[in-house]
Amino acid sequence: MARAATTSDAFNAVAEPWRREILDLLARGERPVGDLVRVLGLAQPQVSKHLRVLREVDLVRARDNGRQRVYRLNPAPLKGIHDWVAGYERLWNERFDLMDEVLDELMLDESTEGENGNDVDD
Amino acid sequence: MARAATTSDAFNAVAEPWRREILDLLARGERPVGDLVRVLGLAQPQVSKHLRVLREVDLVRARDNGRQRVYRLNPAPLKGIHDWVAGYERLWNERFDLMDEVLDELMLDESTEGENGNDVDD
DNA sequence: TTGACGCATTCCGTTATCGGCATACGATTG
DNA sequence: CAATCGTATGCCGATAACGGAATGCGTCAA
Repeated sequence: MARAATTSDAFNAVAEPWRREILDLLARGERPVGDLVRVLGLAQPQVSKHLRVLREVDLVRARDNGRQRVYRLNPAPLKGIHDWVAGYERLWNERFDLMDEVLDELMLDESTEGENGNDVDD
Repeated sequence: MARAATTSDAFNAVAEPWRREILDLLARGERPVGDLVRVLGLAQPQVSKHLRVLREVDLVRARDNGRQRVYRLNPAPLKGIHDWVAGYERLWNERFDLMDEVLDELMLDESTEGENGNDVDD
């Protein structure tokens, strides 16, 4: 309904592959920026920018340690994403996707056999 | 490491609130485009465009029924998202986030008590 | 205090994204 | 056949996102 403030949303923050990778790294323990730069092989400003986005949605938090800033993961906002997808878990677990495949093939068969229209009603 | 083909990725497709809403609707059953237009209150072209993105990542599939195109959900690509977030589930369940909060406050307290710099060592 | 270090921020150019509008196109109806 | 319905696509303008390079700023060492 409402426009989404693009960047202030965990879904959006996580849509960036580098940001997911940063989260994956921080999941194994807190790290200063320089560490991330080295591991990821990105330029330092880009890493800082990604961290900024992650900070804005509260997916990471920072602590100053001398002249370095140590980031750590805050998994809480991921719960929202998890809850959303979890609602679909049932669907693929119960092989409804397989049923879809079968339906697809059935319809192909039928249309070559007898041109049978299917009506849908909701 | 590699650049992400922005739109050909389930994470990205799902980052759009309208697209999530479309998926939520289709989770309750297949629907023709016109239905979605009415329910969502969006202009028809926008709905078609969002459906196109969802189709490109195989989150929805279409079936022609006369002059209308009936869309249905294909939950399979969501599994990738689910698997990724599920890896973090342990983290918020075990109240590690709560521990973070406590740590934050401890550091605040210390710095107001005696202007004590906190040293951290890794 | 000066200089180096660690990180954040800014500016720039490019590309992607999104909504709005018009239009094209196949299927149906008359 | 022409007119209409249901959808998809193309074009436009505005805005956001991203990488790169330069720079700002606080902290530490000499």
